[in-house]
Amino acid sequence: MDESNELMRQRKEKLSEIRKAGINPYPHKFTPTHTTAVIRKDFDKVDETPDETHRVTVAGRIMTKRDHGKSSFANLQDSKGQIQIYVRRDGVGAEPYLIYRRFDIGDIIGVSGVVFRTRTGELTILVDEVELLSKSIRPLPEKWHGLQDKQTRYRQRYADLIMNPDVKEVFIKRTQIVRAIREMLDAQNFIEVETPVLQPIYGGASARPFTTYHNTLDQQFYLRIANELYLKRLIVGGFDRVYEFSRDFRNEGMDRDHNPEFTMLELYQAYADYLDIMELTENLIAKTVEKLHGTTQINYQEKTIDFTPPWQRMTMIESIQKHADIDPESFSKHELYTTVVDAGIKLEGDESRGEIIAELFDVFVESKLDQPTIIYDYPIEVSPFAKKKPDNPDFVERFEFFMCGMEVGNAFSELNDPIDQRRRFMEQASKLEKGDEEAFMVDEDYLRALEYGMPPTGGLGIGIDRLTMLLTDQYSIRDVILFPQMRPES
RNA sequence: GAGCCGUUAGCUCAGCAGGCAGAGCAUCUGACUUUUAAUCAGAGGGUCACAGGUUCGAUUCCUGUACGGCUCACCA
Repeated sequence: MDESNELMRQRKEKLSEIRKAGINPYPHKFTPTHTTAVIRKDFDKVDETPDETHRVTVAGRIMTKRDHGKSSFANLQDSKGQIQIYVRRDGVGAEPYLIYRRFDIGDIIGVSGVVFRTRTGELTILVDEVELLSKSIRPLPEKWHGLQDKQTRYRQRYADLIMNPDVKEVFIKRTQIVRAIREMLDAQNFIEVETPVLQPIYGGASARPFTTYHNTLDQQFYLRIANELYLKRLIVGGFDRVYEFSRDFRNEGMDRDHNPEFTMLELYQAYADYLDIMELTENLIAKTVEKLHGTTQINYQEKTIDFTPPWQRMTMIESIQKHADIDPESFSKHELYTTVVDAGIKLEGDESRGEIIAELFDVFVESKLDQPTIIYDYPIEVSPFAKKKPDNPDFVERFEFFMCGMEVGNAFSELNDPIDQRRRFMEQASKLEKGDEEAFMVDEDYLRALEYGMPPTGGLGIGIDRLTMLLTDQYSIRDVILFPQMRPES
């Protein structure tokens, strides 16, 4: 970390020269009057004649420097973009000019001057005052190729953000997506809440948890894999519409669409069922896309995706019939099993019929769902918190939606029958005992809440990272998470 | 967890059928008051990821390790 090379030695020398000249290289405060973006907007019409009424003060990082004897051009980058500055010895004075010439690419400076246009038409600040705001002692990547190395980009996201404006844009869009969803939910009288990250019993999803330990309580805790059960406790408590952007943690592999910590929006709406939630989902996402892009059709990795509601809807069985060209309903359990195994998937052998059907879906269908598609009616065995279909107890009122081959969300008519829920918990508990690391424990307190009575409720979870990938055309989840999980540097 | 690929200057990358380590940008010195990948003249900068092995000699070949990328498996 403390590697020293010639470039850094030179910069540290300049730093002490600057100090010796009586200049504080790290002053406390500076007050810009403009950002580069505002300058571009407000001074769009200026010509080549400097005019005192076009005076601005801006702060930013020196990104390029073109010194020419007694004058110098540089590009200053602030949070909104870049602007060229033109510093002349005659403009700032001989002493300050000499100091300015010692500044490096990467230094953060503040300048005052008037906006004009050079004879090549470039909007430029003719500077008469320069102040060093922060001396940079580590060289930035070069200007032309920038920072490419993915490892460095993810580990040193700060350098990535300095060098690659597109990256910053992605994260601004991520914020806009979250804000758009929040505004829409708020407008529909949903209440945003916060629930525990540290949970004594994990649940609400099938995943291996991270464990941690509370010293004072002398007890093991889990980082939440979902916040589902807490939000439904709040529905019991009389909040009819709640949501939370929940950072969840799952102790599993990492790849293009999995990071150990990720963000999920979960929402619950009392007196709604999964059909209502389907409609809510389509609208929520279509409107978010429209707010971000001005249209509901966007490109993702060369494919055009149309979010305009209503989306295609298929039951899980129908989707398998269509994409796998087999009819699970007419297959015996053994035939289903053989089909999956023949596709090269390892099974334990003790899977239930429903689990095998879900496996068929994963293997044959999921990757083919490019356009937004709602797959509904899931086998009960893979859906321990969803309500059974009134006419078929083997299936539940659950849907997931997919786009570009990725699962983006999951929803159901919430199971509110405490007796049935206890039975489902017991099944999970026995799986856990048999060594299924993704099964979970009985949550007695959650059952107690259901016993008080939970209204019929529809619930929804949306993977915010994946949604952001789609809406910002990013191939990897690492490109929509500022600090993706990495192994420690040696 | 498995397979394939990668790791060379601050950055982006060449190179090496095994024989003194290369370029561009960046940096330093000098010239230059409208340049914008500024230009011109000169200079410095390397544990070739790490550890072993083969060899007279390894950055290059072999083995292992670390980290990363892609694909697959698991998962959302």
